[in-house]
Amino acid sequence: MASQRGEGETTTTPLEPADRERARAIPEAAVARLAVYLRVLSGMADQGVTAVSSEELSQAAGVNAAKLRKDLSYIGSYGTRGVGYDVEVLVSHIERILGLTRNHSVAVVGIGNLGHALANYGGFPGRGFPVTALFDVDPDLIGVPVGGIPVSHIDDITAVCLEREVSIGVIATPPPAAQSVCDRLVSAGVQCILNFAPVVLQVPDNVEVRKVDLAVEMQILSFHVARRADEAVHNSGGGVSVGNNGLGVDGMVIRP
Amino acid sequence: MASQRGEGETTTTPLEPADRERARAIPEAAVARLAVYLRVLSGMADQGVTAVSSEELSQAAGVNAAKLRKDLSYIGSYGTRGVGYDVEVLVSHIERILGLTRNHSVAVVGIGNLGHALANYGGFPGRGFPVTALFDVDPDLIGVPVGGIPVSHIDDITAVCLEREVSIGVIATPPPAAQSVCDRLVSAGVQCILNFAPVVLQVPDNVEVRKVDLAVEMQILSFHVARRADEAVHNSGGGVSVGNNGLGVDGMVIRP
DNA sequence: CCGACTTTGTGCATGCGTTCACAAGCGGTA
DNA sequence: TACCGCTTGTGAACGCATGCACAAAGTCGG
Repeated sequence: MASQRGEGETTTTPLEPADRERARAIPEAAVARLAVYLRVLSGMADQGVTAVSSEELSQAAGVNAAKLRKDLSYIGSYGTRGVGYDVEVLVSHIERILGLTRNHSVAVVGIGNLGHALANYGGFPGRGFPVTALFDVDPDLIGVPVGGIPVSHIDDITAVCLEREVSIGVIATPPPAAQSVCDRLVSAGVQCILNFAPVVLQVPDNVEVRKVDLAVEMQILSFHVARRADEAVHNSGGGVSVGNNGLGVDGMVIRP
Repeated sequence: MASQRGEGETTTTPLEPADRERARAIPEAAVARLAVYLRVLSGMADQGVTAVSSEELSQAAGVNAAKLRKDLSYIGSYGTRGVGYDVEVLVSHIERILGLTRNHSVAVVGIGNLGHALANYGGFPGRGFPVTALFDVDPDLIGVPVGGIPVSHIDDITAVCLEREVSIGVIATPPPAAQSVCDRLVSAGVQCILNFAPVVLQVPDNVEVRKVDLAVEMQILSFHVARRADEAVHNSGGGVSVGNNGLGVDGMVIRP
């Protein structure tokens, strides 16, 4: 499939055979955590930390130390027993496994409030996810630059996506438009979709979809509120202490 | 703990003892899916559908029919064998289990691009999650109404949250401010936090945190791109067909 | 009233992910 | 070189979630 898009492999570092078998076997849940480890490690590297133990890293990432070691073992044995891990080495190996050695061009569809936020979000370009295309149907928006990129009309999606080698499509449209947009992205050869619309997308097997559903997140929180309130009422009716955990309350807040 | 906040239970429907034991036993994964079922069912109800079978509902929700029935069985037996489920009945029971019979007041901290998007997002108020407070540090923003609500200063967070009975705090600040904001929310008695900042928050045990991490989502997609590209290269180098799944490509796109 | 058909609810087996516990391996030290 | 302490890497046990397959329970037609 990559071969369809001209010189797709220019910047890709091919995986070694041993890595390929490993990559196939990495549990989905572990992949998500590896991304978290990567961020923590990058932060450490920026602060000049060169070595780290599984215990330290696991605490910073908010997970069990044993789980962290198992997760890292999925990508190989790059630690030194009795010492720990070299931060730089770990960073580069996780980046390689996650496919971050290649840039992944991102297209955002639906330039409303959320689309604006995504287009302006600084976190993507710096980490290998440059936003290269924006789409909408509103005539007033077409051609207007948002975050430095002019908005294209949704009807040009196939041509633009192919031209700019878009590999990830982000759907930030209202729910009724989501499936249609999804179909167009798939037609344009996009195989990875991040969906913010509260809709269950139907896609072919060869397309990977990830969903971010704010309402669902809220409702899960709501469930826990209800469960706790109920437990509290039935257990003793007493007031549960609410105080903080001793962490300092000092910081400033800066607008994104 | 609810008893601490005056007349907290005014609109709450207390759970029956049988439901309480059930609620305790519902797997986390099932809770997330129940929220999805609820949305699908609500959409059906709006279109006048009154009854639905597990097969239909599961397809619309994108899950296995058996799994759907098991999920529903966690909240009770409200179907009719040989017929299916009554949409209204199912909606009301899921809402009750998820704690949606009570309104959950939401506070958004960090009124940048994302904060604006959240404050204006129409999906919350309609479904029992009214945004009642906004916070930032930027003097130019304080007092300015966003989505109909004036922005308060972060220093007033405790008073405002208590006054408006905020039960869910949303963190949409830059990473460096997230932990500090989190601590303040916790001090203000907020026990549920939805975190958009790419930071691992440290909280006491009695606080529930859910994380939405765009960079992590992107990197998971990147992993799958890399894995597939690699498989394709090593399997045969051939081009995988990309065509759509026969779904119509007809819709319009409207800006949120 | 009865029998055939449909669909739910669930016991059970399977597979995946997490956790434990410990052997293997490395650096430091005498 | 031989020993000691520390940390990694992983085999194995455990627990949770998923999917299957079927009994239970209801409707509908005659």
